[in-house]
Amino acid sequence: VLHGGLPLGVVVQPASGDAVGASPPSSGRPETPRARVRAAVIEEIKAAARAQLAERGAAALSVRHVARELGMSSSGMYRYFASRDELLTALIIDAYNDLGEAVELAESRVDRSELFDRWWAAARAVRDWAKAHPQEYGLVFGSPVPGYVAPQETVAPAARVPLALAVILRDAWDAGRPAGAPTSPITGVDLALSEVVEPLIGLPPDVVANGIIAWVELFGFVSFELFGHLVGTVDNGDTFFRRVCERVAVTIGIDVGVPDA
Amino acid sequence: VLHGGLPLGVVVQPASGDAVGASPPSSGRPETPRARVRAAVIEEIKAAARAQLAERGAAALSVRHVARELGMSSSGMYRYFASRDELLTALIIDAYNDLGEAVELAESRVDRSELFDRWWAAARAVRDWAKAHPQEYGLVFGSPVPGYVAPQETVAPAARVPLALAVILRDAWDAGRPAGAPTSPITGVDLALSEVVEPLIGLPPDVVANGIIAWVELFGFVSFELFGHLVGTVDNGDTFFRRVCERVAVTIGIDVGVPDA
DNA sequence: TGTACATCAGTGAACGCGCGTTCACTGATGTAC
DNA sequence: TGTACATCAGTGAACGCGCGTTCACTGATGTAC
Repeated sequence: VLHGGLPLGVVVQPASGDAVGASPPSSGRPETPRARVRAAVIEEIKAAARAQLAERGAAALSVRHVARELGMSSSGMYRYFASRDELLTALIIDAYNDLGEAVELAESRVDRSELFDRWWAAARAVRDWAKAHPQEYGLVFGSPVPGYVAPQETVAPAARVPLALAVILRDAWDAGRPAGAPTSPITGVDLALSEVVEPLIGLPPDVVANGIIAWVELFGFVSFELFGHLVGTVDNGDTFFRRVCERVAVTIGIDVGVPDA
Repeated sequence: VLHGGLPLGVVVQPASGDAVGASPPSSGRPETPRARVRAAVIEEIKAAARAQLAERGAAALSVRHVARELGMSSSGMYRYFASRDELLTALIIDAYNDLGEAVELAESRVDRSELFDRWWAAARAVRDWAKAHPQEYGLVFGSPVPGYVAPQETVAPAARVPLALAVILRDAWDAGRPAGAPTSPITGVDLALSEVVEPLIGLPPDVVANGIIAWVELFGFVSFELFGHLVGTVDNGDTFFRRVCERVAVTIGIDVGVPDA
């Protein structure tokens, strides 16, 4: 697609259920030895592709180059991925999952009742992961490639971080808003939450909207910092990020500990 | 650079003062007829390049393709731009300037004393411009190309929007914070404002920090929306954007009119 | 355990393509006197 | 106003390259009986 001349907005491929690179129909780990080897090779390919992504960016990712790196013929790659696009999609899904896992893990290690610490752990995990995997972050949160439309399989992995944040938001709501940190209401917005973000069901729309703002602000900061737009503006990104998170916490009705005003 | 194999972080070209595509040393409009024609051709080239950007994305922008579109030989292009990279840089600078101009114009049309309306006009101009020029926006605010380092000539155009926002922030400060909308202080952050953002000099660091947050949130929202991450979450982007802006206004000490809480 | 067959992984050559950039050149446009 | 020369715009052929993808193939690994 990067080379093709498709106009903006053209769908590339729906889901292609029995595609080449896909694992056997249902889940679980591979049963037969052959399937296990196959899965291992796929991992090897993706790892090499990720390395190239980091070095040269998504636009320069090439099937031939990956094959070379692995000492494989370029045609051999097609036993594992039906096209360059499919390989890219696999990387996108992995990126979402990897980020989601990092966030879930970091957040899960915090005492359930420490709402700010949970939010802070999640936010920091996003930022840390982004800094550790800048190209993968850019692949997912950077400018989209015209003509490429994320296939359906992307949706669930993409929802992991929002979902984790949603749970925090809900717990904060259930715990009751702390005094002295009022959430200002947002009204007149139609929220169309996909069924993926269940925890939010039942919350007042303005609370949900505040949650979305928090989500946008978190990723807005991380993107701006990672993409170099804060250079020459903020010296100590770490401290600034902490302050931003404290700020946002108040927005979603979480007490920071350090009182505001 | 997109095709080359440069590792991350390699500087491509400093400034190349007397480059091919550059106009005569000092400013002003072209004097000789030849220079005028030349400038017109450069504009034609950039326009065609922009069209391709919109259709196929930055990665697929090709000197040969642009030349073809213009009925010119590909080698002829090199009379105007020394390389593909130089053409891309010109597009980046144009994008910054175009966006900056749009914001300045929109903001300048509002009564100086209507602080919220000024902020709102500027914010809306950013969003509108981004939607009208998605690929150019992505070129500038999307994931950076590894190996490409923005040359010095980029800095001033890039500062136009922050500058416009800074003026609003300063005017808000000079007007005194309205009662009932306290700005919560941010401390412990080292701000290293480049000399470009003069209006902020003299403001308390926490006010400046709040301004930066506003800036990040504005672009964070626009990027998220444009890059498709709000799909399935927010239905009415217009209304939501308005609410976000009202929110942010309070953060930077601007009274919205509709009281909060 | 042993044979016969089917499945799969991987190869190497080839197709056709578009790319960035260089180079020696031809005319047209400007400049100096 | 007219000539001689320098500058510039633009051409066409060529260089060398890497790309995605296909195809007929060879062995190795698995499966059925």
